[in-house]
Amino acid sequence: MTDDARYDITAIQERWLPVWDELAPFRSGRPDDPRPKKYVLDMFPYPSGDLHMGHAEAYALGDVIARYWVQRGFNVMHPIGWDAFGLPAENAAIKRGESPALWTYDNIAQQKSSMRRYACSFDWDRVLNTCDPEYYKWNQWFFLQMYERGLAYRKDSNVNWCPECQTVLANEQVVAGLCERCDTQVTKKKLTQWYLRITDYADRLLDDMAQLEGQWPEKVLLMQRNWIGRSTGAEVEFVIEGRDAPVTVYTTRPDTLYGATFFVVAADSDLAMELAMGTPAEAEFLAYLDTVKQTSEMDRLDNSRDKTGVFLQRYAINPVNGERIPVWASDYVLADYGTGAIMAVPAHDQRDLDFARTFDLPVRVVVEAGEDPLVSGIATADDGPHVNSGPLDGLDKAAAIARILEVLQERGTGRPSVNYRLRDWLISRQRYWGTPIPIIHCPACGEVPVPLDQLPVELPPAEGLDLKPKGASPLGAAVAWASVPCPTCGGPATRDPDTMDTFVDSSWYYLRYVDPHDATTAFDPAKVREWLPVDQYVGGVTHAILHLLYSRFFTKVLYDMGLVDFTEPFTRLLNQGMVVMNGSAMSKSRGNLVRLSDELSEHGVDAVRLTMVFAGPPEDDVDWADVSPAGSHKFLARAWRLSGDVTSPVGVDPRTGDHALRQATHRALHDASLAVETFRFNVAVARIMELVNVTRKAIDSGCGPADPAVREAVEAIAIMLSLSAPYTAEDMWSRLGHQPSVALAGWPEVDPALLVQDTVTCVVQVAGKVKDRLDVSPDISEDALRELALASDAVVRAIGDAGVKVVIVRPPKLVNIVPN
RNA sequence: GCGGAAGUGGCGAAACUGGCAUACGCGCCAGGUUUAGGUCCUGGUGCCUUCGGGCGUGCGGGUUCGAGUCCCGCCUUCCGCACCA
Repeated sequence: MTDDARYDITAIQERWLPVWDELAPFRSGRPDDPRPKKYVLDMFPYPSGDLHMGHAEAYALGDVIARYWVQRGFNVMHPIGWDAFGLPAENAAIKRGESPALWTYDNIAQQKSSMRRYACSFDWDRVLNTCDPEYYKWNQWFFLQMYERGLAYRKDSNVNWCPECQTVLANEQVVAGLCERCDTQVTKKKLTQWYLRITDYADRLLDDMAQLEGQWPEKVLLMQRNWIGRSTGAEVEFVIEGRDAPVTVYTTRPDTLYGATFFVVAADSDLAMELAMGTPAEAEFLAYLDTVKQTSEMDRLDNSRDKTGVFLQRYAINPVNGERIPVWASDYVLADYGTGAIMAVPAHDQRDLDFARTFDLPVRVVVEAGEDPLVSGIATADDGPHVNSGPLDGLDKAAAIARILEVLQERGTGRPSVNYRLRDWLISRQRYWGTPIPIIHCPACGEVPVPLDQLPVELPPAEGLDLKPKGASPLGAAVAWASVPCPTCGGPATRDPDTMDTFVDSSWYYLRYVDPHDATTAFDPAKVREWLPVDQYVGGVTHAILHLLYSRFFTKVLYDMGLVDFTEPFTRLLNQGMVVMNGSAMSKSRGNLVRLSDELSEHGVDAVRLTMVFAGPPEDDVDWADVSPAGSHKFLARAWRLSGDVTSPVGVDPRTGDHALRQATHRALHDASLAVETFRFNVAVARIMELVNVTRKAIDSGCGPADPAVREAVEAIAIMLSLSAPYTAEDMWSRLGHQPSVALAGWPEVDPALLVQDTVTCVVQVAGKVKDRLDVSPDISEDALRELALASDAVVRAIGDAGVKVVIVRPPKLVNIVPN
């Protein structure tokens, strides 16, 4: 073998990288670019070290999409940046004693150079880092805009606290009672914290999902719907004996009001404390509250554990029948859902029934639906005629709900109501490496926003600060930084010491890419109109709720501010799976870590990329143990070798070439286009492989290497391969006599005439079993096909002397003969 | 417990509106060319078979001329939520 005929991927990589740097084929900022625009976005990475296998998969997939649309003639904006604030930087910094900034920027530099080598089609003129003051200045600006609109506020509440990270967490960041980041058991802490009023947008976050239907994975929409958790019901007011104001409860079953036999308030609520104080139950309650507070989130979430509670020695009055029912405090009622108090209807709510059985409280059936709950121990939630319910007797659920709401509203003791599971977004964090909250606390004036012309409030240098987590933000200890005159009265005041949740940074970064270095504004609305919303977003399903919900919320706020003219930021979403090894997530401790850099040097960039793309559907996990980068390399070498066999000149007219090969080429182009557009990238690769096989045969034992159809086929292969194997494709393109870059060659136009098959294989079945195959013209008539099929020897033999009952004819592909 | 998705060769996986099940690849087997080779090329590869054929898409039913695909009931796996009144 001559040197020229050897596929040396390392040399090929060396050859083309500098050429691409020079050419910058994916620059999207030219103002006079006439191509239609498209915005393809990959979720930006957290710079925790070098790129890993997961990045390699995600960016390989995103790149196929971005490069495809470039080939189809679009001006594609495909930017990248870094989600650069966050705890790992800080923890690493504490461990090594260097500054979080240094650690972060080092990692960014490393990832950036890896991405260049990995041949990601990013527009390198648009890079942003969220930890740059020129970026986080606008986090602060947005925060103040929201503050002005009442969407950012501070409140005292029982919040999620991660003892390991030593900071509070948003609800979304607690997974099954554990910290999303470090898997530590989360505890509760009473703290004053900053919130964004995402609950104001709950309905729009739900309703606008109609725009995303069919464009986003159904799974993500479902998860968001469940997370928001809208429920409709009623508020009902109960008078409490010895208390002036009535207490409101929320219920989804106001029709069961006559079945309320007791009343429960959340043990950790202010109301419980108030109701217990001064009663004979006070001591017992305080002791109970103590044990409740010590129960971890984990144990609390175990709903099989026994119900606990304390009778507060007080009574509530049922507003519809005047009945006196006992008031209990328990931890099975949540303080921060609804009103923190419920009417208990044990016959028709399992939790209430469990409680009633534990404490021997009465159970009254008010809906006839199967067995008596008191006997069976199973509450009946089904529909049925109401009983023991005064005016509701005989009505079904829907009618009873309507009727009782009328009654309650007439008396002014109740009304329809909607509740959400979604809570406001807690955004303050007691850590250093984040965006400082731009508020100044003044003993005289209270909360004072930092004046806009003083933004950004920059982080003080980490040097000299003790970053070790100790429950309060390290920024508070930066006295020189924190002590400022009050912007309003000039008196001594202090900066808010907390920093923002990093999900604030990622809630709007996709807007910043239109001009990441704009010093005058977060983003230019005119440029945003040109590029946004994002046409195609690509990222992991881990962000199904967190990042995607927050971004949707931000977009709606910006819409209300008149800064954007769309209400959903991401038109289409693709969730890629994970890369695992032998069935489980890769990790050093499991000993199944595969290093991306090892794979790249062993198999080459293209083989790794192709393996990711070919492994299966993009949303499925790739098990590295099941796939074959060596096989991909072998295939690429086969494809590459074709480019050395072509002997016809550049620009030769393919129309005089071999017809069958041309048909194969155009069929492959057609199928691959369709597959890419529907995210079936693995199928697209399979079609290219088929064409490579067919072309090989044509050269060796068919029309021969000089046939113009061979050049057409190999050029098509190079262009199709450029989506997932850019180095190999570029080298093929060059060997075919073209100038770089193949990335801009343009997707060959498919000739529909070449998609029409000359003959079709018609399957002839007898009683549904295939007995014969006929080569027929694709436009054969039904009658002719029937005759042909019935004349078939195999068919005659199969039917024997049974005789024919029915003949189903579906020209041109199928005949089914049903014998008697 | 509630909600959702998925079960196809030894393996990763294909199959548009119901119409040739297993494309493409990995692995394996055989042969060939080189031979230092893990290179390259060709062919084979669902199961059973008395070589006629029979059986095959988790299991059991159903609809249909025809079901991987549609309907009903199970089983298994994965994911999400988890005392949300």
